[in-house]
Amino acid sequence: MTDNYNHKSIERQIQKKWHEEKRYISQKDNREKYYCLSMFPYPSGKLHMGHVRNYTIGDVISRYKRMKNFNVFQPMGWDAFGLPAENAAIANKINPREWTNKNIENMKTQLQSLGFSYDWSKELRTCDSSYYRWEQLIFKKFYDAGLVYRKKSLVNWDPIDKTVLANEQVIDGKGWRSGAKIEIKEIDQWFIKITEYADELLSSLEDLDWPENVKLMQKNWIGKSFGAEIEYKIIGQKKSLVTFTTRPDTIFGVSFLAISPNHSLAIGLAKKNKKIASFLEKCKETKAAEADVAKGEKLGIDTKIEVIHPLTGKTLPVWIGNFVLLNYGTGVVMAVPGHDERDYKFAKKYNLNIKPVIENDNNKFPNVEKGILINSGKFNGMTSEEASQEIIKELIKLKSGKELIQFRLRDWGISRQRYWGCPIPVIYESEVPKVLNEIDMPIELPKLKANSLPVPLSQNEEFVNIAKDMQRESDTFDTFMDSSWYYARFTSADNDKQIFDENTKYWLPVDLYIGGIEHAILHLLYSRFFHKALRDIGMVDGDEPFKKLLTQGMVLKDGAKMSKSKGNTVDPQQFIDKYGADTVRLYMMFTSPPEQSLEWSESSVEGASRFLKRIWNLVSKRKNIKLEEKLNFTKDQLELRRKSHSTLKKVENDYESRFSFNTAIAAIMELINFIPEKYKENNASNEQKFCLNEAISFSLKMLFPIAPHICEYLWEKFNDSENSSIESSWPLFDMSIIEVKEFELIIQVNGKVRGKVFIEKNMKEDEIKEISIGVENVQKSIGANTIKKVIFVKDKLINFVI
RNA sequence: GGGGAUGUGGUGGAACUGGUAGACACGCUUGGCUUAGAACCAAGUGCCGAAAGGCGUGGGGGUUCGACUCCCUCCAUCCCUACCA
Repeated sequence: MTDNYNHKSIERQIQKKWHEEKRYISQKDNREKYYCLSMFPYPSGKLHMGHVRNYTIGDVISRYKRMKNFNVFQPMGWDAFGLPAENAAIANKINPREWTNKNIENMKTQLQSLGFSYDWSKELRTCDSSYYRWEQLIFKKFYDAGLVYRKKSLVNWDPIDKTVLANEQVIDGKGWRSGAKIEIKEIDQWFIKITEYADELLSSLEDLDWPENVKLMQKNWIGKSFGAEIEYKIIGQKKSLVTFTTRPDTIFGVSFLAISPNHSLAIGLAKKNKKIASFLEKCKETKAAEADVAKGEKLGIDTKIEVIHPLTGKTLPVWIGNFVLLNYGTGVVMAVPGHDERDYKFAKKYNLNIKPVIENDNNKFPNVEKGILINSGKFNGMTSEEASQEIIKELIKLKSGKELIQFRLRDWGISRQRYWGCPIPVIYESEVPKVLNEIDMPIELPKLKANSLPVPLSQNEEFVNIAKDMQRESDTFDTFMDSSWYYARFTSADNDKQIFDENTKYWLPVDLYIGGIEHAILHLLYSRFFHKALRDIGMVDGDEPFKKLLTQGMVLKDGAKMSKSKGNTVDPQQFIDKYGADTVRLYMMFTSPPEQSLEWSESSVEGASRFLKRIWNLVSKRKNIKLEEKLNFTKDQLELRRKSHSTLKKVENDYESRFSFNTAIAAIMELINFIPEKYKENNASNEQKFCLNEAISFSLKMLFPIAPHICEYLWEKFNDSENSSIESSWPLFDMSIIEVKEFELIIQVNGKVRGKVFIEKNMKEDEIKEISIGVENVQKSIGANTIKKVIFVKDKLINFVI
C-alpha cells in the first residue's frame, strides 16, 4: 500500500515553501489587478467557524484568480479597538492592549496554519497609532469640509457604574454588570453628516454588483420618502408643532398629535406637571435601541395642550407617545387612526377619535391602502395621489406646510465614552472645541498604569487636563470609523509618510469584498459614505469602495447562531489539528453555498477527509508520463475525456460567476468516481493512461484553490518537477471533446415522465414524435386517448397532452 | 414594530433560463476483508405499496401542457434595527 496521507507534514512543508518564496507578496505589474478582501476580524481570541468560512471563500477566489493570471492582492489585518477588550480587561485584569496583541498573535498563527495566501507585508491593526493617526487626520479633513458637528443625543446611562452602556450591555432595562435600572440621558456628541450623501448613497447603489437583498436593505435603511411638512399652531402659544407625513391625503383624518417623550415640549411640561414628569421617567427605562422601543407596549399621556388643524380649524389634542422617535423626522407624529396601524391601536387604547377619510375595496380599520377621499371637504372624490398634491398646494397657500423629501437615514454619531478606542483629536479651550491640526497628531491613547483597569478617558485627569481652561476631548471614535477606510489603507499600510500613495490608486477599488450578511447595512453603508467623502476631499479616486460583494451566511449549530452565551460554539482549531487545513477548507466549501447559512456537522468533516485520502491514494504513487506516439481513443476513453473537459467547464463557471463551490467540488468528486478501475492498473494502455492522467491533472488544478497544500504537493510528485507550478495556469477545456451527438430525450404524458430514450441531436420533430409514441410505457399511458397537443423542447423533451 | 432572507429524504445540500426532483456527500442497511474493531471495497437507500402504480420540495389556494422555480395567502426559523463587531 502507498504511504498514508500525512496532512501535518505536507501542510508544514508547503507553507514553508510559500513563505520562503514570498509567493503571496503582491506588487504592481502589467497584469490585470484583482483586489480580493475579506472583512478583517475583531481579535476576540481565536478564530471561530464564521471566520474560517469567510476567509476560505476569499482564499479560494484569490487562488483561482491567480491561476487565471490576475495580479491578486489579498491583505489581512485587525479591527482591534472595541468593547470586548475592555470587558476582558475588567474580567481577567489584563491590559486591553496586551490582551488584544496576544489574541492577534494567536489568530494570526491560526490563519497561517489554514494556508491562506495573504500578503502579510501589509498587515495593519487599528489600535496602533500608525493606523489611527490617519483616522484623526481624516476627521480633521472632514471637519474642514463641514461634515462634522456637535449635537446632543441620547445614550443608555448606568447610574451606579456611572458609564454609558452599549445596547447589548442593557439586559431587560438593566445594566449588565451593576444591575441598575438604566436611564436614557442626553449628552453632547460628535456627528458626521452622512445625510449629506443620502441621495448619492441611494442612487449609486444601482451600479453596484452587489446582492439584490443587500442593496434593498440599504435602500430601505436610507428610506427616501416624499411627503409634506405640516405645521400645527399651539393654542395659547406663539409656538407650533411641525410634523412630517408621507400621507398628506389623510390630513382630514388626523385626530391627535403625538410627540416624543424626549421632545423639548414634553420636557418643558414635565417641569410643571408631576404626572407628565413620572410618565417621562417611565419612558427613560426603555433602552435606546429601536427594536426595544418598537416592541414595547405603546404608552401615552395627554398633555392637555391643543393645536389647531390647519385645514379644518378644529382643535386637536397633543399626546406624548413612547413610540415616537425624537431622531426621526421632527419628533412629532400626526396620528391618523383610521389609516395607520399603530395610530389605530393607540387611539383604541386611549379612546381617541377615529375618522375614515379614504375609501377603497378594503373597508375595515385601519385601512392603510390608498383610495378615494371622503370626509375631506373640498378634496372629496379625489384619488390619494391627486389629493396629496392639492392638499400640499393648499397648505403652502395657507403658509402651514410645504412639500418635503425626508430620509430615514440619520447623521452618524461617532462619540463613544470609552477607553479602548481612537482618541478624538479635539481640545476645549474654555469649553470651545477646537479640532487639532495634523502636526499635533497623533493624539496617542494614554497607556494604562500597571494593575489598573480601563475606565472611560474622561476619568483620566492626566490625559484630559492640559492646562487651566484647556481640556482634551475624552470621547473615542465609534469603532465603525476604524473599519470604514481600512480597505484603502491596506494598499499603503507600509507607508508611514502618507496616508495613501500610488499603490492606492493601483489597487482600488476592492474588486471583491467578502463578509457576513450581518454587516449588510451599517459597516457597508459607513464605508461607502467614507469613500465618497474621501473622494470629495481628493484623497481617493472612484465613487465606490467595493465593486462586487459576496455576503456569506451564518454558521449555525442546532439551528442557532454559534455564540458563547448559547454555549453551542465549536472551535475550528481541534479540526485543523485532527484533519488538517485542507480538509477543513474542503468541508467548509462543500457543505453549503456561501450565501446560505451553514449547519455545522462533524460527520461531514469525515467525508471531506475521506475524499482527500482517495485523491492521495489515486495520485501519490503515479507519474504523469509524456506520451510521444499518436493516440487513438476508444468510445469509453473518450467518455472519460469528455467528463474531464465538461467538469472543467462546469467548475470554471461555478468558481467564476456563481461562487458555487459546493457544486464545483461535487463535480470533481463525480469525475474521480467516473474513472474506470482498469485505467489505474499498471498494464493499462497508453490511451487509458493518458485519459487517466488528464483527469488527474485537471482535478488537482481544479481542487487547488480549495485544498492547496495536498494539490501542490501531489502536483509536484506527479509531474516530477518543481518548475511547473500548479499555480501558473488554469487549464483550458476543449469544446470539441465536450460536444456530443446524442442526448437523452424525456418523454412525458400530461407532464409526467413516462419514458426516456437516447436519440441523435437535430432530429426532426416528426421523427422524434414517432419514436416517442413507439416507446412501450408511453403507448400504455396514452392508451385509447387522442393526443390533443404536443409540446416539444429541442434537445430536451416531448410532452403529449391527452 | 419595521426591513431583509430561508424552508426540498433520517442529515448537509443539488436541480443555474418554468422542462427528468433528490446530483454530490453524510448516515443507515446488507455483503466482502478482519481474531475483533477501525479503515477500505461492493450493492442498496424519498415515502406508501407484494406489485402495478400512487404520493412527494413548510401549510393552503392560483397561473401553466408542465411549478422547488411565477402569483396570492398563512406558518416557522434566522439576520439587521443606528453604542456588539
